[in-house]
Amino acid sequence: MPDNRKLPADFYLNNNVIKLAVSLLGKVLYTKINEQITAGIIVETEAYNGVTDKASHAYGGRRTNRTEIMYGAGGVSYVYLCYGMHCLFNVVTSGPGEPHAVLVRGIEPLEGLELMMGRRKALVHKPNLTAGPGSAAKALGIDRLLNGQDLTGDHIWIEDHGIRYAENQIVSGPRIGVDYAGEDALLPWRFYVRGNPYVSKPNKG
DNA sequence: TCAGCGATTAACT
DNA sequence: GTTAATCGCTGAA
Repeated sequence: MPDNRKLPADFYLNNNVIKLAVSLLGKVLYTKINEQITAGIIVETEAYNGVTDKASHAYGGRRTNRTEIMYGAGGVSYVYLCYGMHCLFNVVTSGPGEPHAVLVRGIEPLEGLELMMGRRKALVHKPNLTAGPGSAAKALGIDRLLNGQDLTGDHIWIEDHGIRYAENQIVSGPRIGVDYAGEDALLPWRFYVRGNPYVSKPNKG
């Protein structure tokens, strides 16, 4: 893998987290854990739009030890434990001060399939190996130790392999599992590749 | 200090 | 369709 496919730091500085969530579709997410590489094509994302988004951990400008990482410059990872058992991986975006983030909800395995199956304790390869945010993160070996990692570094990074989806292949819809966010839960800030089997839950179209 | 809960998943009925 | 698993974070006391 030539290093020049790795997305540069300024890719992540875009302040429009909605557009960035769309542009991450088709990009390839890599992890290198204990010298072992796994990678997958990002096929499902959700945008979390900073302080005005009731579904975001940073809503209302909330600044805690956990959310602090989102207030820095984009281009780092935000990993946190959800429901006491699942690590969810986000890409922090935008310039400093704007706590935007994109949740990666589904990947299509590209490298290290055996390794991913081992991490997921899967005997056969089924799409649910990497469909859904908890599953995708676990398959890639992402845990809270990767929180705050520089995405232009050597442990976790994203590459552009030239994969492009036609506009009509990209579907937007309401985000999953954010009912507590009131009307913000209805915003169409979930994006996924139409018909891709590694997309979680509702995949109509 | 501590009760309540969550950007979920898998295994049930 | 329903629910157990499971624990760090948050906000109130």
